[in-house]
Amino acid sequence: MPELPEVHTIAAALQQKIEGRRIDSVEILRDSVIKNPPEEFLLALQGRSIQGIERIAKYLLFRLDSGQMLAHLGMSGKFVLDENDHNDPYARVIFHLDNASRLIFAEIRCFGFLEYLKAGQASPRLQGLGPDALIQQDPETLKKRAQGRKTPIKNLLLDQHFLAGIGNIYAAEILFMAGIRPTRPTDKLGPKAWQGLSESIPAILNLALEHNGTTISDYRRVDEKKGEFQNFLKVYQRADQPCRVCKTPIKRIVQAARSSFYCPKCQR
DNA sequence: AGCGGAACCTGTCGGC
DNA sequence: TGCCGACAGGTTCCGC
Repeated sequence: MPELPEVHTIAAALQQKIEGRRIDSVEILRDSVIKNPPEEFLLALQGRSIQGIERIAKYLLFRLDSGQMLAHLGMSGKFVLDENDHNDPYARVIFHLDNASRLIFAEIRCFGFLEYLKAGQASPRLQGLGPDALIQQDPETLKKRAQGRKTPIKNLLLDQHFLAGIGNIYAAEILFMAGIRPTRPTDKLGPKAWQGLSESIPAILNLALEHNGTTISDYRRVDEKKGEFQNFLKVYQRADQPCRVCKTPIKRIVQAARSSFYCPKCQR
């Protein structure tokens, strides 16, 4: 579910709401979402105070007074701050905070996870990530980073080692904005295409961020509100519907086992 | 090395 | 109504 704009929206809300809070106790309702041995995780987290929260690619890093907690929301994960003590059937881990509120990590599909890292311990998951996709890169820089790659450009955009933060929704929207067909081999892109990508990547992500991300089905903000960028999607999940620019029906194809959507007329 | 596909897990929806 | 397959925002592993 959550790509860069969604994770960023969540990080901003968490910064505002729980920075400085102390974790009184932790309940693990599903062991498999914890990367550490459960007892070790409980022991490490209980009594810690949350000093800061940052987004790294699609990950959330909670800086604690001792060590840190890395979180990934997988496909359907969310963090909900619950002041009303309601029950989420997909709650997997519950953090009881010192102001009597509860931070709930809920994840339907359990692809997401939490991992405690000791001070100074680096997670291998964060190694080799490309530059954050929100930061604009020069066309030349992009081209250089893509050197030697022959994979379709859509697949390259999903490669977190190329740029970090783009997922399936925004890859489609970025390529529509840049007028590039998702099947174009990376090594066949010309200067105009790289220029287009240099602009459309941060443009789409920032636009989505302004609208608090995209809610297709599961994504929710910390206060459980939906994002709004789904109302502005041009191609994603719009197969057979008319292109908003030229009325040509949007096509759906499968690349690397994932859906791609594009306008066969606007994207070449 | 780079690439595509399967696997991980759970739910929903459409067709027969 | 019920079953089955396809599909869903991500990452990692495996084989070619």
